[in-house]
Amino acid sequence: MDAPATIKKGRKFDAVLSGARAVFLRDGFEGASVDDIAAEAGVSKATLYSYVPDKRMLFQEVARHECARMAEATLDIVDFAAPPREVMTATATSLLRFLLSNFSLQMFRICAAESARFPELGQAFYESGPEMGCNRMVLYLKVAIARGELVAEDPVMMAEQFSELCKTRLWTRAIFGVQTEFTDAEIEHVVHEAVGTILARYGT
Amino acid sequence: MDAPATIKKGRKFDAVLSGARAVFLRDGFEGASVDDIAAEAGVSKATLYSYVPDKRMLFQEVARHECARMAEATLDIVDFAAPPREVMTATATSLLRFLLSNFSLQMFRICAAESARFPELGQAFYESGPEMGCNRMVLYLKVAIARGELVAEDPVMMAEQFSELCKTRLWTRAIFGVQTEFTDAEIEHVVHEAVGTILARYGT
DNA sequence: CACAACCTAAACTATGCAGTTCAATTGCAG
DNA sequence: CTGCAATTGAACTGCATAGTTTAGGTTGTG
Repeated sequence: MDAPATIKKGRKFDAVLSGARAVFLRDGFEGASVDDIAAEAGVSKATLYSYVPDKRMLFQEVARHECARMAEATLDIVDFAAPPREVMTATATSLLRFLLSNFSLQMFRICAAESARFPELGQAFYESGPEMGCNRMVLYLKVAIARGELVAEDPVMMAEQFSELCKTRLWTRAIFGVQTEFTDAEIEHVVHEAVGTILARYGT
Repeated sequence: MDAPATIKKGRKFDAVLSGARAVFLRDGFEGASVDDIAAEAGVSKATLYSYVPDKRMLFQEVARHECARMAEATLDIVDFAAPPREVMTATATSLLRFLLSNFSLQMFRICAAESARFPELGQAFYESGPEMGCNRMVLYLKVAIARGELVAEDPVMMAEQFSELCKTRLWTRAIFGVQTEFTDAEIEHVVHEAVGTILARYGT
């Protein structure tokens, strides 16, 4: 019976989680202090440590929780009856908006930085983030291919290229803090170009 | 006359720089201790601090130095006389190999993570990394467009989309530590698909 | 009310790290 | 050889943090 790195819940568990979310998002992983998190959550440090064995597990729990929320929220965007250009434009807009959000950027920074010495974290984030999003997209692509609206031998590659195209210019600038505000016009433009390129290759 | 955050050189400056490079690459920015760096460089901490005002500036100096080296090395890949498919395949292969290197990944992690609270760093890295690479690519693209081998109203957008396409699948997996070894076949495949997609849109 | 589980505040341990100081030493230039 | 500047090592300051402990307070439930 080794310590299984258990998460034990309790009355104020949710407060801890949302406090942790706020502080990690503001200060990053190394920058966040457990005292700050406890204060932000309105909870004593002892309580916090009765739920969670250490800081890392706390962050992992926050990440898991938020990814699940996100997955649920993004579930219903795709209209399987609609034609590719329309669906992909809508998806790209929604995806890009998410990718440019403070939450997503900071999450990416933390998970990328920590994944070098905390592999499970990167793994978990990849699977419940990029990979899951890709899988959902592939579902639609296969339908559209069957309908003859797209031609793609490898729909997974197509979906991955598409996600990547959405990150062009704006995301790259955002992740390095070169640009922090984005107009609707900028977003629309990048989306339009991404859809244009992907359909040039895979459209009919 | 405020302290201009000066870098003052000295006999062992290069040793410090290369020691810092090694330790930052191994441990990240927060994870690296200045004592370790001094030890790795075979130099006393006092000497180190006589060159560099603080840890951040030291890292920035390492980044600057390495980006310059990189820029020089990547200078001569493009053959301006060759046709697009050939040039872009060669460029993509070289770029992707670089992007998947330990150095590049770790550098990206650090710069992305620190850019939230150290904006100049993200800025500097973006300019001497992605932006510079993009500019170099655009030079070729314009030539090829003039020759009628490509059609692109916005060559900058094309270059940016192309870099992004190169990151498909492998880079995303690498940055999160999901995959750490990459075969030539995997790289060739991603490159081939990236070139295929970009030329479907912009080729003639 | 009584009781058990839960929570709190604050002090405490232990550690680690950035950056400084200074007397002693080294190495190079003239 | 002399003298000056660069370098050294090691101790030291000061701060910040992760995680623990303790003695006591709160809350909901039967």
